[in-house]
Amino acid sequence: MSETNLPAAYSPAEIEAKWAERWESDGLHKYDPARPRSETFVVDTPPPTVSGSLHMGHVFSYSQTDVLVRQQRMLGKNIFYPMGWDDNGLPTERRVQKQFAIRCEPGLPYRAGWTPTPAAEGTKTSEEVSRKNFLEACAVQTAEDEKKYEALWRRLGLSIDWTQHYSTVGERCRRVSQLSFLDLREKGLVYSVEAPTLWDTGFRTAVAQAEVEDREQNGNYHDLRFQVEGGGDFVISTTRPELLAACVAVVAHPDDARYQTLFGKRAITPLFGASVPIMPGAHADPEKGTGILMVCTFGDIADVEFWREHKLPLRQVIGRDGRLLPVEFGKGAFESTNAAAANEAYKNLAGLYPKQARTKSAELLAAAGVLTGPPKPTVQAVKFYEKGDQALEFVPTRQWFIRILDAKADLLAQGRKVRWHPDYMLKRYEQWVEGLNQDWCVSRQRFFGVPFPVWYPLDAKGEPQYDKPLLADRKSLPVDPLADCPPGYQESQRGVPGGFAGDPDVMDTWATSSLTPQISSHWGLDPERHAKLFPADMRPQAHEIIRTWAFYTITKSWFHEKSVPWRDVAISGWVVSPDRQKMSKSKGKAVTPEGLLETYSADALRYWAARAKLGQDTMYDEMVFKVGHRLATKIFNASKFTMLQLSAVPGERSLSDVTEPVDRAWIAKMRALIEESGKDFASYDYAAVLIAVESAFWSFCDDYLELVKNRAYGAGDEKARRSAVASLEWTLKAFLRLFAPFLPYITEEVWSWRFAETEKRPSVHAAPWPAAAEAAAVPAAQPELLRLAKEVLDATRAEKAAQKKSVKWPVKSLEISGAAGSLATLKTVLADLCAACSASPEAVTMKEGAAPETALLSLAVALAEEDNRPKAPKAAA
RNA sequence: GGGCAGUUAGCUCAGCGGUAGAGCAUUGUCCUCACACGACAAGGGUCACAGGUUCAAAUCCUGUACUGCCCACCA
Repeated sequence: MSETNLPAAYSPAEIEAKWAERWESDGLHKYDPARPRSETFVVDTPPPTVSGSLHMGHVFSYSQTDVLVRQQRMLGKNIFYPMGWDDNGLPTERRVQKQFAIRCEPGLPYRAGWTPTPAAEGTKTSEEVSRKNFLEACAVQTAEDEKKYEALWRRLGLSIDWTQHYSTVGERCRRVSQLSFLDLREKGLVYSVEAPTLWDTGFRTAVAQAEVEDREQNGNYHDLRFQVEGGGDFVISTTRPELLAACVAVVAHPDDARYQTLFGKRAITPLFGASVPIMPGAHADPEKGTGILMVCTFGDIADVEFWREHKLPLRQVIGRDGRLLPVEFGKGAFESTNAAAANEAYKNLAGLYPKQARTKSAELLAAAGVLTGPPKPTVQAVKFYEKGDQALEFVPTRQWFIRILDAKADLLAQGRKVRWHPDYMLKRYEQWVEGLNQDWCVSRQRFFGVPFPVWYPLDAKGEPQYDKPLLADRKSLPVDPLADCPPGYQESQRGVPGGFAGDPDVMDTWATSSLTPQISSHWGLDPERHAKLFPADMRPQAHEIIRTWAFYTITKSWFHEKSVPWRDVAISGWVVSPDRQKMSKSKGKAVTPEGLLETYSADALRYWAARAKLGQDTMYDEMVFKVGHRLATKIFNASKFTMLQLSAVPGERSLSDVTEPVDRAWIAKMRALIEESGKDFASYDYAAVLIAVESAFWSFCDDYLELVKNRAYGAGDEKARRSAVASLEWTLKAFLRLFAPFLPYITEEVWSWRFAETEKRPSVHAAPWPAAAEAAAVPAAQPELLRLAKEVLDATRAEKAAQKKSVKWPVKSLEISGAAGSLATLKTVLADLCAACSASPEAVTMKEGAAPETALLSLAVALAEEDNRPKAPKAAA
């Protein structure tokens, strides 16, 4: 495009559509596997959860990552920037259930030819389908969502290499996940055990410590009187009377004077008449309740630990569905001094959910006269699965665990080898690792996920022999143990005594997403590629998943490769709505990224995201989009103007043409800006770069352009004009490149007008990041020059504003006093200055004198009485 | 309860040892041959509070108070 034929107005929608397509067809974002590791920058991109739609929180953090990536690309790096979709988790499963009104029933046979159809609005019932059919429905739904996600990312201008994309439920991810499992198994780092586990009764699955959160709940203390065998009694204060039937001991602090005489004796539980030992236990807090408490199987983690340590009997009353199990006193572990009465009492509770059982128990206890007073309300913290709405219970089940507790010290050391941005985020990691109290439970009793590559031989009675698991061959991965046969068996032996059974569980989604660096690198498939891409350079992620994603990724890399997974981790903040709620969690999600892109442009949204530093939560504020849009418009207009000046002066120009002191001073300012920007980017502080570049750009438009305009028009001699034009050209090139990572569309558009050709770089994004050395040849100017000029400009502008005159109103006289040095410097720019403030050189008088404290000059401005300029011909509208 | 951040103009934030800053909002102007999707100007702050270090503190140290987040807290 020639400069005489530039677009009249800035039209972001057109520009963005045009360049998004061009970048794709030119392969601008493609990773080049031929280039060496040292020239490569590898991003371990977060795979967004596929559960419907992306929100402004995603736009925010992914834009920040893209800014860093684009700057690396301009530094000449071979960028590896893949995108993945996390589509194997519970959120996806739930979305599919709702979307098609189906439910997975693993017992059902596969129905060939069945296709999922979207459920009608308000459908209440759900159709039961086989596991395989359910997985097919998941595939259909995720494919559709992922198409939408990709379109949004392209529109936003994320410079992703789409040929590198993956999906966590895809074959390669299943393969890597299973390979990881087998590798850990070989290293002795994974085990299965039947033990009390954090269990979500709503989803009916085990969950890991990392997915648990505390929620405040209202409860009541119930004071129950226990009898002591051989006489005496004491009172226990409990919020969970429904667990009385599961009581296996009572415990007080070893130093608690009140209970010294009871230790070693036995108590009789009310209602159920179980004889339980009274034991000392350090976890009992004398200050809480009555200082003595029940150990139940299981009320909390302390119960589990005490029960395990003292090998107490198991009286499990909570079932996998959360209801109280039908147990019989007088049998097995449920001993009772009065089984008949116990069973009579318990039959009121069997089948109830904990909350109902709590109320019922309180009634029974009151009726039995065991309560010593009315219930006392309290607020307690209760553990919930973060995605669940039922309180977690401890239920003994068989689960797979990864041995992380033994590795705490190593994992702390690994975390410290990574550079965290901002650095204080390391603390969160450390605090999490230090507080770990359970191995990582990786099995989930769900359907849509990566299965374990494991089968169990069945003994003569058809019982699985869990201690002799049959593992898949590494070469056969991925396998589905419910569909595939273990090595050496026939399908006909499935489920029959002497045959085998597949492990029915699937892995925690983090077991897969903790391997994203290995997934991208094709670990186990392509060793050469893996060596080039692992470990990665940068991991961008949000802070609330430090304990999950960052932690598990560091863990897996340590276990598999004794390496950190990446060198830097960039932690983004959240987007908060004006009521200070996290946007992605708030109900009012009416603002969709698509709509905002339509209204404001991708560059405007990216501007908003890039104004926020890493780790810092940011207000959702449409005013900032407007500011971003305004900046892009200004770049469009100032560039158009500048290029018109360039085309008016024929021939090539270089910085050696920059001879005027004011131009040299400007170049020096740009040089400092470039230097600072490089440093800030190196420390991941892109926001500081944007702020500095933006501020310099406005001063370029408002002051420097005004100063050199006349000279660029040809008001002075040819050498002076060349100096102005050469400076403008170089400055514009520098600005476009400095802005390019932030505002990829407008900068690319403007670049294409001229510099794509003159610089032999078809894309600004493939142009080199500005180097301060470029300007090294330009001799240093008087450092105060620009400031002095601005003081004069501002004084005349202020006077004109005060007198309500136009900016071009002529100045009658301009008296300047200041230090001799300042005046000498000012003289070198006087011609430009006079032109910029409409004063004739004769109107200026200078004399040495004192300047005010806050300025370099003292100025007196008088305006002409009349504007006697010739009227400029009005351009047709 | 432990940890980490933050508290600067009406709002959103930058500055992090040397004369209080920006954008938005408010007010008043100006069609100026790139841009009215623009430009100029004005008003607006004892930089949460209290001590300390220093010639000098919004900036460093200590403490306090709020706010937010992360973690812990189930008798």
